[in-house]
Amino acid sequence: MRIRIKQALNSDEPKKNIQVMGWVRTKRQSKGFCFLEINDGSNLKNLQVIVDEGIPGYENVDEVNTGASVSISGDLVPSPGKGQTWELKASEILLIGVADPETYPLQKKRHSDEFLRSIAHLRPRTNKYGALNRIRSEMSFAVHRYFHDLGFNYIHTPILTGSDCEGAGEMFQVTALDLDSLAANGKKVNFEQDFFGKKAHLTVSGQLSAENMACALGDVYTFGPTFRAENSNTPKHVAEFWMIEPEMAFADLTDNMALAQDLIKKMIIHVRRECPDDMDLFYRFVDKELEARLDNIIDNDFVRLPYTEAISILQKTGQKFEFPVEYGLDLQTEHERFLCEKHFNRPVIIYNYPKGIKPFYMRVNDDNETVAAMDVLVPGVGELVGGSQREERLNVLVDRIVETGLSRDDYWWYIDLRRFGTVPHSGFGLGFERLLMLTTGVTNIRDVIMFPRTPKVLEF
RNA sequence: UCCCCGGUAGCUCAAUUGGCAGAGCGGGUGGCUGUUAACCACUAGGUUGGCGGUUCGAGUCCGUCCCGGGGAGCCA
Repeated sequence: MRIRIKQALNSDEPKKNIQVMGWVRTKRQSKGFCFLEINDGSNLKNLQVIVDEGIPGYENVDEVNTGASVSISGDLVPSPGKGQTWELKASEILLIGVADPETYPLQKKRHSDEFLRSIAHLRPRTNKYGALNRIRSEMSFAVHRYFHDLGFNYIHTPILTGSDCEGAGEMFQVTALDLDSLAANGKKVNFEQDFFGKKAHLTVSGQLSAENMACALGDVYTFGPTFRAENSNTPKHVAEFWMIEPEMAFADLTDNMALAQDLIKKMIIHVRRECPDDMDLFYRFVDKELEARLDNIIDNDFVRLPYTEAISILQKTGQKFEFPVEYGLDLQTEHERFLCEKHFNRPVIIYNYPKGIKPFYMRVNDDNETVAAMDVLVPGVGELVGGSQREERLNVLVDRIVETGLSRDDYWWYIDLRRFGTVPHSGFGLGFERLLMLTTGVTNIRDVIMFPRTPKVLEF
């Protein structure tokens, strides 16, 4: 009977006649027998297999090299050696697929992240990237369970959008037109002849749709791919990423901040509980301070800091900054890092920003100067969450749309929400890859997503 | 997109002032009856990122392009 290696290693007792299938991580050969370490992806640890000369399949053992796939039958027995409780005493070994050692790129040694990125199709076979992807899977599951338990409805918002001005950055344009032949003819593009009869783009956020659903189902969330065509070349940006976007009816900015804090804490707690071995790898080999940092995040409330107070702190400190600190200007990375990593040394939620530096849909506060916006900043990663209470007053919203130079006609359905039974509501976007960076201590976003999409890179 | 740093064997890196291109790991071959980053011996492996220039001579200097890393902007 085939069992997963995780199950074999966690066994309470010897097992007769089991079968495992997986990939060879290392081979240590002696005369007359050899040791194999097999990994099937079910957990971080390998199963040590002892293969004696003479068993069926031993004649192929010279070809059973690092990277090869095998099926092995035998008995799970206590291991006399150090380093593992159980080992598999093989009675038969079947070579499924060879991996030529002269060309197989993964060696039984440590590789640099840069090199592994160039073989992204094989890197999940390493300890670190295997662990990372199991953590990613477990955290995705945790997102759904968290919101489900809170009574949120999981909704699916469109990926193709007709609105080219959602205000969250450059968008990828999508077309079914034959651009090559249009260019060859020197013709001007007529988007009325395109698939949708108008310009189409990939979504930069499900927020506007989610607001509509929240104002019917109460509490909703999306968790899906999001696209930004920004020419960003940084360790924190990719062109395609996954975003968690909750949206709550009858909720204000305070509720919003509370949800963001609770979500982040619960995700980290969940993964630490469910993936202890995988997390241990990151504590030991990726970031020695990770465990303490996660403790600190879980054990403390996030700082709630109005924008004006943030400015005041930054102006009073003796710290020199490259960029000016002044009311009305957006905070620079150096300012955010100072507040989060030095001054408070824990996550900081900055809220009530001047309305001039925030988008039209954020609710204008009573001072008529600021909007009910919030950003969650976390150590090492920076901005993890951006959100706001939404403007629910019809006239204020329309004024803001016009004021910021947008067309009210494009948003007629969004505006309608404020005409018919409008309610205070709030939500935010949380970058899933950035949450993974925070949780694992990995410092480059390209290493927490399987095949990262970045400017000039569309490999794999 | 801008600024800084880098690109040498499959991988990680050396190479003095411009003067014979090297090591460790990995690979191959042989040895070894309990290994676990296995061990011991031997061995192969190079268009020094591409193109052009300076020079008697370029891994090294100059120009340019490509790629990677770090920082900045934009943001999740």
